[in-house]
Parts: sequence; C-alpha cells; structure tokens
Amino acid sequence: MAVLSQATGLQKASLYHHFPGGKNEMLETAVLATIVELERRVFRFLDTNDDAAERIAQVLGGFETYTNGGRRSCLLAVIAQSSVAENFKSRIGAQFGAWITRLSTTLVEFGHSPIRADTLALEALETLYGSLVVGRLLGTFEIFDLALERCRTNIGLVDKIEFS
Amino acid sequence: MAVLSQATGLQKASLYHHFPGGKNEMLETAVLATIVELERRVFRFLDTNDDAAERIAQVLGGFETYTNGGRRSCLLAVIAQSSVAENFKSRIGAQFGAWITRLSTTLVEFGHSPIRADTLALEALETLYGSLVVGRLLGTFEIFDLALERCRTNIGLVDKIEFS
DNA sequence: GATAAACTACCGAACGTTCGTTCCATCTGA
DNA sequence: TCAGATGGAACGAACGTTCGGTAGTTTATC
Repeated sequence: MAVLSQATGLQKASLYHHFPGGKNEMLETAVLATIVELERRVFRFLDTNDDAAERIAQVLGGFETYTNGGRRSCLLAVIAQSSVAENFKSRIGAQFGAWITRLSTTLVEFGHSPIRADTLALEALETLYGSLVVGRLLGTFEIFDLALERCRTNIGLVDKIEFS
Repeated sequence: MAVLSQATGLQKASLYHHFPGGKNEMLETAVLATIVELERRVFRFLDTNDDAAERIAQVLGGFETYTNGGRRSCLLAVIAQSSVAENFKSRIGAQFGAWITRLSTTLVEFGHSPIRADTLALEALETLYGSLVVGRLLGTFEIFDLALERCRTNIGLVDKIEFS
C-alpha cells in the first residue's frame, strides 16, 4: 500500500475510494491492465493487414519495447511464479494460450507447417521470457537482444549468414 | 514468519535463536542453500570423470529432477525478479556466470567451438528457465520436457530424426 | 562418579511497527 | 448544489523482533 500510495501520489484512503475491493481488486486491475498492455503493445500486431513476416517482426519488436530491451520484467511472469495469484492463474493461462495460438496461425501463414508453427510459437515465448529471467540472474541485459535475434533466426525472418 | 514457523515446526522465537540476524539472515541462508543445492544436484556433474556427452546429459537430467519435471520453480529465479534481493544480486550473478562458463567448457570438450559453446550454454539456461516461466503462465508442465528435449537436440546429444 | 556450572534448543509472552481497512470531513469541479 | 475525489485519523490484525524462562545436555571440578 505504501508503494502504491507513493507511486500514485494518493493517500491510502483515496486508493480505497477507487478500489473498494481493496488489495485484491488492485491486483486484479493490475493483472488485467497488463494483459491489455501486452495486447496493445505486442500481440495486436498479429491482426493487422501487413504480410505475415512483417506482423511477426512487429510482435518481436513490440515485446522488445514492452520490456524496454529486457530491462523491465513482465508482471504476469512475476506473479505467475509466486502463489499470490491463484485466482488469476486460469485467466492468465487462457490469455497466453490464445496469444500462442494466434502467433502460430501467423507462422503458418508465413510458411511453416502447423506442427512446426506451434513449436516455434511456444519456443519464441520461452526464449523471450527465459532471457528476461536469465538476464536478471546474471545481472545483464545484453542477452535479451541476442535471444530476440535468435528468435528471428529460428523463425526464418533473418537469413542465416552463409560462409561461401 | 508464520510460513517458516509452520514449515519448520518451530516457534518464531526459536527461529530467531538460529538466525539472530532475523529475516535478512533467513533469506540469505535460503539463497546460499539454493546455490548449494543447484551445485549438488545439477552442476556438480560437470566435474566428474565421465566423458563430456555423459556429463552434459547428467546436468540436464539433474535440472529436471531439481525442478521436479518443471513443477517446482527455482528460488533464485523467483527472487531475481523481485526487488527483494538487491543484496544477493551480485552473488547470484557471479554464480550463474561461473556455471555457464563451466558448462561452456564442457561443450567445447564435447566438440563445439568456443563461441558456439558459449551460445549453447546460455541458450540452454534460457530455454530451461523460460519453459519454467511459460509453463507457469500456461498452467501446464508438459512444455518443460519438450524444452529439455530441445536442449539436448540443439547441443547434439540426440541425433536428429532423419526421414530417409 | 557425583555436583555444579555453562551451554543449547526451545517457547510463551510481550513490544513497537507496518498493513489493510474504514469512517468521516473537506475539497473540487460541473 | 451536489456527486465525486481526496486525505486525516483511527482501528484491529499481522509482522518482525526481543526478552525472560524452562528443560535438557555438556563440560569442568573435585
């Protein structure tokens, strides 16, 4: 509460005016807001009119800006670890499932087989979130960009360098 | 404190007898114990007398049992996310740096180039920790085994299936 | 080998502090 | 004028910590 009070510039009593449900409602609002933010800054690009390659590239770029180049961690990932958010687990799970499905669909449109697309979509999220975690463990942010580049290569957005 | 009290079967006052430094010392002990556990159950295998392929396989298998097949998350990853453990960040970072270096050395012995080995070592940890996080986000543990298998394939421990 | 002294592990009870919450009064803008 | 936004003040509960005491085990002393 003290942190929220300082961050918002409001006293605790004022926070209770906006969130009568208390701590629980505040957390729920934060979770839903994060889902909205991820949709707006990252996965929204899957549904534009650009061609598949461009859409995938925008998703990856969106995730880079969303995490500020790996410097900022994702609230959903943080609370998914702790036991705080048992209530939100199914909501978050369904949302990520939908995002992965949409990404996979776009990967099929890009040219991959359905099975390969499913693997690549899951693999991409694992790589991105994994590099966020490992970056924090190591105390460096450089590995995030490497992971992002690896994603692009695996998907086929970047031509592999050939030594010929 | 209540959780620790219940988990240990000791009253809070007794915990303070064993950890006069209070909450801080308890967290520090948990962090150091986790590092010891990871060394004992996972990375210790890098320094046995087995050949390189066997050692790497044992490390991956050790991580699988350590996380109970992706069901249990790693304390270090959890606290590295939060701002709780600013004090331990450098300690954890140094430790993971050392582990990655040792893994990379073994990968060179296995036959990879030094540069490729560095990449593979980092990539392996990212994949494993990433699948832990994404598994929790999705609410499923099956993807952990897939990620583990992908690690083995990338490293070259498993022959790719050829359709001939 | 018996006795006292010191040490160890443990707990009940209390303490000040912070947390989560509520009530009520004031202020603001339409 | 009046609904909505804000904060001061208070409250019970939980947290983090300390203190004093008990029971059991070692160690030192004769």
